[in-house]
Amino acid sequence: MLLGELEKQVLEYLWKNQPADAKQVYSYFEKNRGGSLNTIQSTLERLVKKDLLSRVKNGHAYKYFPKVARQELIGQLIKNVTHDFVAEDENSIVAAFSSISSDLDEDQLDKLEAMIEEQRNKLQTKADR
Amino acid sequence: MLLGELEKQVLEYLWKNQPADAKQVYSYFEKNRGGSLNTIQSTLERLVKKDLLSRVKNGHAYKYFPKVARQELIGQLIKNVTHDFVAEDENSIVAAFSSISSDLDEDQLDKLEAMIEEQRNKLQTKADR
DNA sequence: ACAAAAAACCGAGCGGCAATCGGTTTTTAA
DNA sequence: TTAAAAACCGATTGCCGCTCGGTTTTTTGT
Repeated sequence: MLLGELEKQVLEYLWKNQPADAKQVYSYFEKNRGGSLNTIQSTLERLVKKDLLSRVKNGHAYKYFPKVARQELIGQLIKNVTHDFVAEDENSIVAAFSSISSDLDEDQLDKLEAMIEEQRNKLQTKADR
Repeated sequence: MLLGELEKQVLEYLWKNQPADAKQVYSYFEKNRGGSLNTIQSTLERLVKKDLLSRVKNGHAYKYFPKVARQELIGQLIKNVTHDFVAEDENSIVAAFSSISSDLDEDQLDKLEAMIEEQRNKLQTKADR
């Protein structure tokens, strides 16, 4: 899945201002970058079609809200970009990480390690059942 | 940076058959998917322009070879996809991995942990200097 | 040295997709 | 019921990967 620039920004906005209708979103972007309300609306629709947003009628207008959390989406995008490549060598997610690890500081390494422990526990309890 | 389907496949080929000229690449793809030699050539040129391949004249034809390793590129793509999003919250690379971690088995977790240790050591020796 | 073959190079066209916006229909509310 | 607001439709633009025909340049064999 490919995300356009405006789509990303709209998602960013909705993660912080949840939910919002087209007009609210528009009034935010109007200042930063101009454009018309219609542009925002079709962007929102595209995001709904991509299953990244949901919407419900609230009074007259739709209220939009993200269907996926930020980390979830980023994770999904990463999977896309790697999956496109790998298929056979299933370890390349890990390998890919090695090329990123050099950007991380100790704090981030700590968090990552904690995350690994957590995941290990999950696997363990699953094996116990 | 965006990679087309053929571009990815050509890269994949070159990582395994390094270096190769247009005709070699073509003779491989001719069987799998048809197309013309020219298509392969312009794909190679696009990849050179994207700085993912280098080429040198070898006799009459160019020899192409990858300028980046596979993991390097994957890492770069991941950075792109996350950077587009984050900018402020620099920890979201880590957070993103948490959303991927659920796909990893123990073996992969081991490797990841080893990599973290390695990176920790690098940071340590750097701090000692 | 020259002609034939091979490869590179150029440019045009197609298709898909995000962005943009004008105009029309539908819905809502006074 | 009618005026305003929002949704919906459809057309256009621009970008980019892919495709390929045709031309120019380079190489090679006689």
